[in-house]
Amino acid sequence: MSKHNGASAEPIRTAITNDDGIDLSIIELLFFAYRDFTSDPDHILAGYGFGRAHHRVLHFVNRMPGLTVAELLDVLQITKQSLARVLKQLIDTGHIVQLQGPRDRRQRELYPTAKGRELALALARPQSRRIHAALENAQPAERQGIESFLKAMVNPEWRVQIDNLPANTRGKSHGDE
Amino acid sequence: MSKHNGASAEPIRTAITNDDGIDLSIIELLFFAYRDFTSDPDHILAGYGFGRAHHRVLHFVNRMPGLTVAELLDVLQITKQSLARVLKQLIDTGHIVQLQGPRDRRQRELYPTAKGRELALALARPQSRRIHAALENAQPAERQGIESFLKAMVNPEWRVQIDNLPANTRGKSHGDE
DNA sequence: AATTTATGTCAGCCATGTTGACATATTTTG
DNA sequence: CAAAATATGTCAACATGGCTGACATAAATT
Repeated sequence: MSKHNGASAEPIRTAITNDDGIDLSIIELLFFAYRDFTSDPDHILAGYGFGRAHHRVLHFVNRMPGLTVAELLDVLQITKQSLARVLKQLIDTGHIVQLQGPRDRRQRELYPTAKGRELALALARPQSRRIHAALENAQPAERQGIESFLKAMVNPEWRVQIDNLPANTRGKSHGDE
Repeated sequence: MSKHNGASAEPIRTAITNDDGIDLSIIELLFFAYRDFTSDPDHILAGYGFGRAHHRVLHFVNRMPGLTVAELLDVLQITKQSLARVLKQLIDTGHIVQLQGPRDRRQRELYPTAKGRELALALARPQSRRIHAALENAQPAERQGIESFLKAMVNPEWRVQIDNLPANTRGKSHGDE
């Protein structure tokens, strides 16, 4: 009560540290690493008038060509109204095309164009370079440990999303045909 | 030209894969891992009417008690107008207090209150638990490999931000006194 | 024929970032 | 001491990208 303001909540002058039983090192490393990891594509996107939302859509359409709008909503976990805005822009700018679903003509299958493919690769390239540099003097086992850790950080019920991506299923198309 | 629309950009039906020379595995693992990593505190914050912006402010004030507004802006890399809104809320709700700087009375040193400390720990705890679970059967060397990788993902010029945090400097206050 | 489903769209709200301009108190400088 | 620079606060306007709710359309299913 030697303090001077009416509310007079006492300031705590000591820092939270690892001694509090919290793994602060990795919490903060993830924060800073992810921030810089996303800064690469963010810069490129700004030049197109696009944002991170466009990046995510473009990425998954390139990774799962022919996926439907509903499937994309599942992966991104956003509402269709949110998707609509960025998807419309990507279609208007010729990065993505919609084809009527062959089985169910209500569905719209989403495919990248050559332009969309190029942009997706241009966005992924600096991220890949950063990863490559960060793994420069890493043993194969170390890389394996990092992948295992990151996958274990994902909620178990969503790990299928990762397993279903074509890089991990050796060229299998995402669809059921 | 068997397609039907005027723009008629050809759909690409193959997926981008690791064969394109891109490290898609880790790119996507980072995306999914970070999404779920942040979902824990996001849920708690929603109950307070707070967002991720509040989390970041609260976290660094708890990690560097007594830092000034300008220092916080440096760490967060946002504008003071952006900070003003969330900081005001955190002060109004009694999570953070401002003290006039002792050396320079223009400065406002930011400190957590007991309430703010508790919330910061409550937000960090599930993240720490998730990390702990993900490292369950990891060797110490594996953990070291993960930390090295994450740090190497950060832009070199900003790695000092990590080194200056008290967990990594063994209790040293961030200030110069 | 009626219902359900997949998609699109309109309108409005909220959170969090931005820029620019200006006010105030305080410190530093000439 | 007066002037300039600095630290902070605040006002206004704007952009992005989420959200909800409501409703329209076409196609598939019942």
